[in-house]
Amino acid sequence: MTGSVQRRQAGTSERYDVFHTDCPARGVVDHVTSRWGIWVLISLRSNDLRFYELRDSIHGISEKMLAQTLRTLVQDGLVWREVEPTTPPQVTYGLSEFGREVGGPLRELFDGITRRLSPRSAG
Amino acid sequence: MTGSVQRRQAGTSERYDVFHTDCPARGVVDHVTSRWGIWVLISLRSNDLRFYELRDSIHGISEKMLAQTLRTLVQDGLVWREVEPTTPPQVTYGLSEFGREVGGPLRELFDGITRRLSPRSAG
DNA sequence: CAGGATCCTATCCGATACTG
DNA sequence: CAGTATCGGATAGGATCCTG
Repeated sequence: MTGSVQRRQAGTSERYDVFHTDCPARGVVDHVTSRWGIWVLISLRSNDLRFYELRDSIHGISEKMLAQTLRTLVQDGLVWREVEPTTPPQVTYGLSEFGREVGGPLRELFDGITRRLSPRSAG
Repeated sequence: MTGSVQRRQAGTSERYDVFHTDCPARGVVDHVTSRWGIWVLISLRSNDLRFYELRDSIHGISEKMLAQTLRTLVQDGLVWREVEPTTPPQVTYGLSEFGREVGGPLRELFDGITRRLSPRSAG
């Protein structure tokens, strides 16, 4: 978090990427690729969902982690949150444009891996 | 890891994705999106790299985590490993076709986030 | 150079209990 | 329904030392 030294020797042709070390994207990438973040984002790609729908959709997630993950993603501007002040309360989550932009690659990633792991069950 | 119950009620139109719960892709996705996995894969996209080059490229990674991450990615078939039996030994890593297939979305993901976080420094 | 083995700590995360 | 607060076990991961 503190090291800001980039090994960029101006003039030397950089043989490998150096820009992904302490750039601000690091934090967001960590959130997006967190244990549950990726599944939340993928789940919300199809349609907006309420809290319990997300919980049921993402098998194995605890309420705590879902809430925590959602909070982070909302803070990062990837997910919006809409509260309906009814009784009982009703909270819906959905992807912002940024979230949709990020969800695409995530989906590709997941599909690519799934396709590779079960090439026969493609039907 | 153990829960194999899918909430797939045949006949009910599934309102949200249910397939990403205990499918085999889960493990690989976890490895790919692990704290260091994503950076290893992105780094190797430009060119094959040796151990110490990867370590220098991915600022902040420890040798332990680099070795561990590489081992996992090799096991998953995303990265190949080539040992040159010289003195001192020389080990090179690179992306398999599967790795390249996965690295694309990862790169898009990273680029999208970077672009969004610094829209002015696009030049 | 490219790791393996060990130790130790920070954090992740699930379980539980409680709130509006 | 949609969370928050707290506790405690599991694990990720850094530091250090050692090897071929």
